[in-house]
Amino acid sequence: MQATTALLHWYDRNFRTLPWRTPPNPELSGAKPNPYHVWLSEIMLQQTTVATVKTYFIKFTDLWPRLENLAEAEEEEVLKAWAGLGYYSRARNLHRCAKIVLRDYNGRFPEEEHKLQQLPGIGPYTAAAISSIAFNQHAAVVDGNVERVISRLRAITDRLPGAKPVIKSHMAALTPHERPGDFAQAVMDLGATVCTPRSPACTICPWVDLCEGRKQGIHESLPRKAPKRVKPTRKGMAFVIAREDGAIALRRRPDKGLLAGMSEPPTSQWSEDMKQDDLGQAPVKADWSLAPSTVKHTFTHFHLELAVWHTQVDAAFPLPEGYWWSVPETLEGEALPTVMRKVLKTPLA
DNA sequence: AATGCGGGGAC
DNA sequence: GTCCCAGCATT
Repeated sequence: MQATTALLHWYDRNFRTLPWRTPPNPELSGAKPNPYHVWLSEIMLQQTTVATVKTYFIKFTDLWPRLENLAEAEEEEVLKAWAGLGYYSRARNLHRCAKIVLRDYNGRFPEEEHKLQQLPGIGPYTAAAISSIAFNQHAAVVDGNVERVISRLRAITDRLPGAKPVIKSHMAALTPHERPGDFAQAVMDLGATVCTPRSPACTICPWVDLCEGRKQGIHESLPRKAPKRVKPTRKGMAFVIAREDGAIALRRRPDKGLLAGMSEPPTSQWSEDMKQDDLGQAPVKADWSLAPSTVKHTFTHFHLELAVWHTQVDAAFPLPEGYWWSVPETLEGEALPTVMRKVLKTPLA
């Protein structure tokens, strides 16, 4: 197929080296992909940019060089290493998945898409990605890049996510039996570097002459998506309890919902009509002072503003059940999400 | 089919 | 500020 061959040639000429990647065309180079690396990178790359993932991927493979090492780690240690990367259910599913592959598959990932998709944290995209990239199986990979590239190439004007099956069938028709993994990565690379959401570089695109969307002059408006809804702003209070030696009182968040299983300094409820000076919301009685600045943070579906209250207590101060002291030397390594690190960095006066 | 779920970079 | 990113799980 003309389009397929042209893109594989483009991929070979423009190959980007990444920590989890093997050189293109494995049959020629002889380099075999590492399924553990492919899986780990694909989980990290879900809704997360390549630049952000790089350092975390290196940290994880340094801490746990093989799937077996990760499977035998404590979940708490995995959450600590994942802290800051976001979408924390990924970290817990990653750990669960490693345990299942070790126990049920003798530490080796299955090669078939449908078996991969049974594993926690692996959905349609990731199953196809692992199957094609790690095992050279003919699987059609559809991520955000593929949706954009293919909807433009074929001038698909139906709205996402409804148009996804059509996009997948076009992608399947284009995917070769020879180098399916390289082709999948080629389309994604094209979307990341040439066929970008805004101002695509059509003049250097290997598919410019085939692009139906460009012929119709509608390529920059594709893919079409449902309109976003506005994010409300919730408010709350964060409570920093500091001991004389600099230790901070932390607790673990619930196992479900936002920032599940992660650590935090105690906070009040977060709501749109929350008063930020109601010290009845504090977890302990103490002499509270208000920090001069507010922490602002945006989650997927709402903005958050936290007033930061702080207090200094002596070494004998009793903490509520489930809380612990984290001294300055251990604080950095705690499973603290970014919003909570902002709270702890807030100047107190 | 909708919704909940982080964080950062580009514009 | 908005948009998007190598999406998944749940309802």
